[in-house]
Amino acid sequence: MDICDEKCINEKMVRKTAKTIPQKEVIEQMVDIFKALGDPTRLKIVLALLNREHCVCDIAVLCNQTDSAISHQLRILRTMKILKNRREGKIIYYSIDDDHVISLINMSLDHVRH
Amino acid sequence: MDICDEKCINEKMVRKTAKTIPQKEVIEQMVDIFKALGDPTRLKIVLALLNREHCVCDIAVLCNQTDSAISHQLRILRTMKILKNRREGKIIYYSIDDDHVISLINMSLDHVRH
DNA sequence: TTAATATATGAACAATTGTTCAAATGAAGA
DNA sequence: TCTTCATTTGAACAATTGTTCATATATTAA
Repeated sequence: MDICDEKCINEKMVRKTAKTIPQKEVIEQMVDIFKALGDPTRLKIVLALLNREHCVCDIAVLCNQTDSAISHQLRILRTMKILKNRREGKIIYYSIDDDHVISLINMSLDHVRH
Repeated sequence: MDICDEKCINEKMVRKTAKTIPQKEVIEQMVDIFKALGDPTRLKIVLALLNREHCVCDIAVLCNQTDSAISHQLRILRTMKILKNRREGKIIYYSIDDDHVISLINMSLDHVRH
């Protein structure tokens, strides 16, 4: 870290705080989770699946979006291991695969509802 | 909601789940929080301020960014009432203004660290 | 095999977003 | 007052992102 003494920087405090900040990879993983839930379509998908598993085209109806748009978002959530899926013939059912995400959502619901 | 019977849609389940999904404004507010934390610079700012308050230019050093870039992000976090600030002469100190956000961050930390 | 249906994929487009740069505040000291 | 310094702001730019559309899989039934 490049600390220039001619500025207003409080070097001691910066060093102390710097030690408490998680490392890059950890921050990136946290960012990825928040990013995944930080889109109205994806959040709505996860909120819907809190109730029960659903097939792609039901999720599309619930989100007022095309099957294709939903499929793209489902892939993102699946890649992040937030959702899992199972096939039953032609139909693929998606459901939540991560309990931490449920806690995050409930906590943010609390926040919004004061 | 426009439900077409000629498709694979399971109308009953869709209706049931639809009732459990929070209303638009609530979803938007939840999205805003997740979006705010879903950026590496902003998350790092909040992580730094978990330790103690800091001035703008200390935060800039901690995040390896220009004062200007940090100031833009601080404004977003302040507008969202995630951060507050206080002035001491020329220097402005920022700190966390929302305990829910702390819980969200700790929960996502738990998640990343299994 | 062929047709029908559910889902997935790739490319293209529009919209949003984060950073940079230059310039503007606002406070303290000379 | 004028200067200095910490922070803020606005515009411009590049990068990222979500949706659309057309097409491709994959499964089932005929």
